[in-house]
Amino acid sequence: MTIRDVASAAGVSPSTVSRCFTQPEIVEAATRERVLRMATHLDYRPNRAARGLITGRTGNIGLLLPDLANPFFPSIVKGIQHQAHLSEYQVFVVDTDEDPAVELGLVRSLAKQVDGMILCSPRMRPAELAEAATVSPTVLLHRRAGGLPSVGIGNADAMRQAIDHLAALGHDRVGFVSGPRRSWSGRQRVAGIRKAAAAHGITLEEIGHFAPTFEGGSAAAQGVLLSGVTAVVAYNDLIALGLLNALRDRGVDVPRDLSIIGVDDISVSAMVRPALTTLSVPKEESGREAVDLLLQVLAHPGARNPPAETLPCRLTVRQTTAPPNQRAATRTTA
Amino acid sequence: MTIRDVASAAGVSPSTVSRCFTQPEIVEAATRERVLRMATHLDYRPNRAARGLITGRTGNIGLLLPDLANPFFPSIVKGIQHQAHLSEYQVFVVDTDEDPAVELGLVRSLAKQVDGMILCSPRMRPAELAEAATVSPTVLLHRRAGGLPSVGIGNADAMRQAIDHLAALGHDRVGFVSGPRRSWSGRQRVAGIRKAAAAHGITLEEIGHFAPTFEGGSAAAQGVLLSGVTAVVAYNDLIALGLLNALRDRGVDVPRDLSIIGVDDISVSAMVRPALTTLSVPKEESGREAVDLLLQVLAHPGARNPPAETLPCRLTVRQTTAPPNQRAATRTTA
DNA sequence: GTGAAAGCGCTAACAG
DNA sequence: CTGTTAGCGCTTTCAC
Repeated sequence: MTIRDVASAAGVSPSTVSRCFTQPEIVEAATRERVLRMATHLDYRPNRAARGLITGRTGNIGLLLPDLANPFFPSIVKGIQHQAHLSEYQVFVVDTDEDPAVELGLVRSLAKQVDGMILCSPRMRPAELAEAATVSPTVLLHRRAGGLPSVGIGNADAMRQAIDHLAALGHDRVGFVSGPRRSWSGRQRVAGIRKAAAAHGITLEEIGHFAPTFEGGSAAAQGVLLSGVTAVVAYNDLIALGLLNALRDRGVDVPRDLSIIGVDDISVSAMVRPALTTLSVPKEESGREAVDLLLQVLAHPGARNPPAETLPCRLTVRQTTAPPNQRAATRTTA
Repeated sequence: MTIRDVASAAGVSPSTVSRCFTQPEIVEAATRERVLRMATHLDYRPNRAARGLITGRTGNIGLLLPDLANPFFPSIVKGIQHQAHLSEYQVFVVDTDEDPAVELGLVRSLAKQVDGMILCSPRMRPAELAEAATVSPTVLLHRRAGGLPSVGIGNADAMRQAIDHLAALGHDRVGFVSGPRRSWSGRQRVAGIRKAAAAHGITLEEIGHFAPTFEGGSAAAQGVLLSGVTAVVAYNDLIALGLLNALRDRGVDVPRDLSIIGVDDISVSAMVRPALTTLSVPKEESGREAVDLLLQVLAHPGARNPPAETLPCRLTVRQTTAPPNQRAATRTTA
């Protein structure tokens, strides 16, 4: 079923059929209607590859993300897909398995097949990011770098909210459990929490680097216990959850003996008991925004000052935060 | 950067360059090496759309699934992607949001852009499935229907394992909490558990139909309590988890007062306490198998007896199953 | 407002 | 083994 079949069936030239789909307004109403009716009747659908060959646009966008197994990312995928479909875009999803080394290669191999890419929490170095942007129009999601268009979240403000909450509860020794070294968000969060802690006169302990997974969180338990803090903020919910579990297995009561705050507000966080106090980051929304931004970039290539949006996070207080337990030390040794 | 650029740079014809990529063995070693070196040097990459226009193959496969927010599906996506990338295939992921009405439309709109599709847990009716298979080579994942190639899991056997386990523990009144009415797996599981229960002389209570989500599980709590069973098997882990939580909020102790078994073994199930006893279904593996099967179908179109694989499930006993509590009724009323 | 012709980048006969 | 030719399905000048 090609455009020529429709053309001859409708008694017009292929060009006219083409115009009916790409610039309907310039073709006479009667003709257009006849053609479109015929097209529907024959169940004709333009071949996007053929169209792309001449227009240079594929109608696809690429999405690179570190790990679909972290429930944070599927939410983003849903937002991105929803918004992309509204504009008739299809999305290629690529999971990099948290391996920075393969990111650029995947971008390159995808470049020809997409009109643009959304790089979600990329672990690449800035220079690689710049190169990626060279290969295909790029929007950064949850990262900012080198003037590339981006949509991010208010990491520093999120940390401030966390510290404000803990300070109000009376904590004065707080830990931060770091995620991957290469994570840009992680660096933002550390910087933000340092500043917020200082503002409150709170002592901040930075605890290791851990994989941004449940297992990573379990591995952090030891360090958290040794640090002597009464509360911790974790790089993300998965780490917070792993920590929560490992602590419980060692007989530590959360939140009585230790308060925990995560980041992301993945669905699991509300499913466990005690339910995790966390910083809710807009997931589907940031995905949608990223698509809008990308389409905008595609529509106005080479525009100056590509926008860098920042979406706010919001503290969701659940059950893992409480005032510090003054007698905790006594109890543990007793 | 087209094939002609490479051709003239290497002093050969475009066809030769083409052959170097598609059938390297038929071109003389020296020539081939020179061409490939030139191609690398110029960073030439074949345009897949152009190639597809003539070969009729896109190098893409489509993946339709009901809900990325259920952690079960991201695991499958990972398996599928991994395997697809090994054969240089890219994958379009489409989330249908558990809406059977849109499935066929999405298949149609994707058909032209892919070489084949994997329909994962589709909710369509058999006739629609048959139509989908008409539009594009199709492999069913976690469903079987009308002789289409498929990879599924041993649902009935899984239910048998669950019932064996509960029977061994001493339960004789067991509930099954159903998922979506349209779910084929759900029907398989009901049939399987009926048979298994009968074989053990166990009374089976079938409890409602619920959304295959955490909320769906919460909604099931009331019915489970009223049914008077001492153990339930849920359609999936998400329902089991929602149920677990809702019960705890009502003061029901799991597993003392009620045993719960889920299906899927999503990662969350091991993160909660009590950790969920569940039937582990091979997720990444079934994804990989589906890709293999699809590629096989693409390689031998029209082959007879398309294979219908069945992968086994395995009971993972964790903390939500225990012998029935004889004094439960007394306690509740006391 | 519509048609004819050219060509996007590539592969597949067919010669040589 | 390699080059020449034709054309995949579509959009887009350029005439009419």
